Amino acid sequence: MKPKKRTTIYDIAQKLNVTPSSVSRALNNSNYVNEATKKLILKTAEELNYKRNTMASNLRKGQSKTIGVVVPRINQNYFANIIAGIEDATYKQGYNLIICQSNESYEKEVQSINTLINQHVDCIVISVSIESNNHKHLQNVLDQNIQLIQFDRVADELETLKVINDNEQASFEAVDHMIEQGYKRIALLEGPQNVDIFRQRKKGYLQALAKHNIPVIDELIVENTWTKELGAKGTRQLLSLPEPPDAIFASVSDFSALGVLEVATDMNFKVPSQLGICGYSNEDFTEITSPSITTIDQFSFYMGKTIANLYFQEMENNDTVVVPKIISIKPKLIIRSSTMKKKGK
Amino acid sequence: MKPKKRTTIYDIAQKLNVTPSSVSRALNNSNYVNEATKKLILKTAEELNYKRNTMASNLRKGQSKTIGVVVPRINQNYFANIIAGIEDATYKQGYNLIICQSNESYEKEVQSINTLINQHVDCIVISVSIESNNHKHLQNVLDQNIQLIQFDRVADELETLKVINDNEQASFEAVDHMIEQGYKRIALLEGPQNVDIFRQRKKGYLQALAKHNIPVIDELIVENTWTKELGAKGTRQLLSLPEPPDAIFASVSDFSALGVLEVATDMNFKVPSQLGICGYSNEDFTEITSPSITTIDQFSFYMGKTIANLYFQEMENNDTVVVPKIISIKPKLIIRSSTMKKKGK
DNA sequence: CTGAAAGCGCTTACAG
DNA sequence: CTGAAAGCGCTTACAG
Repeated sequence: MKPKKRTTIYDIAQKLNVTPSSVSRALNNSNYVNEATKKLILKTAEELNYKRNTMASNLRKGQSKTIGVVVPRINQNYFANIIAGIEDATYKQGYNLIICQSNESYEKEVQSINTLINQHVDCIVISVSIESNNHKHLQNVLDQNIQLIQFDRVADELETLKVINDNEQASFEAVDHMIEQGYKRIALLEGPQNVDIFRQRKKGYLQALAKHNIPVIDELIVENTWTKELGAKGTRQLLSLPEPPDAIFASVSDFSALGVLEVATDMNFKVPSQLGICGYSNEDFTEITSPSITTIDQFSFYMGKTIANLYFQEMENNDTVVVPKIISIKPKLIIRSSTMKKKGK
Repeated sequence: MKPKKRTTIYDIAQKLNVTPSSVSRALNNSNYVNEATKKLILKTAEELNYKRNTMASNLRKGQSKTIGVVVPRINQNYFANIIAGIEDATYKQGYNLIICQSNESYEKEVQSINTLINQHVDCIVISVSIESNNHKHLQNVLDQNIQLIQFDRVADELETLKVINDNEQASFEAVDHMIEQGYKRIALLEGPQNVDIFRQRKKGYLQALAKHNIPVIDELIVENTWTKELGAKGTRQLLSLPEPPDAIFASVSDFSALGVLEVATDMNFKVPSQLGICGYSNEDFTEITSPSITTIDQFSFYMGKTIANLYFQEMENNDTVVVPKIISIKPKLIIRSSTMKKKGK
């Protein structure tokens, strides 16, 4: 493909015997152009199939109208919905999205951030990877004066805009609900404790136990249960205990909860009568399993829109009005069959 | 946020008393710089926290190292995986992805394409929306000398690179399998016939019937079954017939197949003994339903990688070697419980 | 190996 | 309302 030269404002200017300045003005719908010539320019642009070169325009204007998004995985329901939500809101404002996935790798996350900085994006939206303990790269974003919005998994110590879920409260409600249903030995599949949200979920779990004066039993708390397979493995371990739990809160994810359900079925534990199960995230499939799985909805699409709108607000404000720096969205406990011990299946 | 000025190559040049040319050369690892000064420049760049301005660089070089992707929906498993696959392959080559979703709207698709053209992306990857009958906007991409790769839902008449699935073959195999299992009245939930892939799937269905000398019964073919709800609606209609079908091929999507399953369960049709069900796409949930749903896997992540690599090949080739313009990936029939009439549930 | 200069395509103060 | 000119930050032929 030989890159045939595209039409520029010079081509239009030449053809009409006006200056590029006027063409630019017309194209930007400025008032400082004669109405007649403006129309003529617009018409000619159309004829010559003119397309503005956004790179040039942005370079000159010192902005990019682009938002960078870094997520652990694009092809995970929760993140896909976040992105769809952001896209939905930014699209209307003429913004573009550059998407990067960290694949939960610290190294790739750093590299993604650098790419986005080089691209001069106006804003970077990120949910940090599990591997990321160090946040120099995020500090770097701030140093470059790029707006930074963290969501879901956030680096607490960095003072940035944040859109989060109240994980602690949601987890508390989930476990509280299970206790109310009559479960007495509730196990926890927990996420990596270097990540904020997983610490919070554990807190909620502990809080609910405390409220009901239920002792914390260490052997009922299992680490490293991230995937379906790991969730299954943890469950096998739990259900083989001399005194197995009568409920499992897969606080790390619905995928993990799915592993729980499969092992439970396999080992002939009746759900929910012998074993209650609660997951996290309200993945589509939780509604479809049998029994359906109780879980926590995070309103991901809405969260995406919120993130985008937060950015636009911050831009408009220009430091005149103070905007809240942290928006917490209350997730919702979705009670399904897998924890309905009382009311029967 | 007052945009504090970023470090440019001029700042580095000034500090070291060399010209911007040399700085640029050093930064691009050119051989035409003294090794010592190169090292010095690199070190200083680091110190001053220099970040290249990709916009400026690209403008000058007349490329963007950016690929635009337009899909109907980001938050649909199939497309999310395609995107993840593309990202995985392009990332390694230092390319960025700009993502747009058409939301199945023609208008938004056109607008997305225009944005991408303005951004001077090097390549546009698209799966057209259901609404898109007109393909002027795609022709426009070609006219601007931008590489265009269509995938999945393609505009046949446009001579572009294409990565597709052999929908006809896969559908044939699915229906053939159902017939082998002993189903005799197989209904079809079909997709919009203005879209290529849905026409092909119908063809495969008809072909399988023909092979086994089974007559085509018009009332067993239902249009407009896109979503779970519409699939359910179509199924209710089918199962209420005086002579209802004994199997339903939800060729349009797994979501539709899910609707079929729910209505069947509701109306007390035993699956698979009284009613066989086959979907399309191998969405995660098809493995989890009870019974699990037979479906067709399209290798979406792999398709994404293929798309990206096709682009890179085409770039390298530079018209010297001829590359195949259409890559067809053979999907795989995943046989699960919902069609296992013979071998029992 | 290095510098001076032009230019990628646009926008915008400045002057009239 | 219009033009001439400078400049966004970089790269790259050209000359030495």
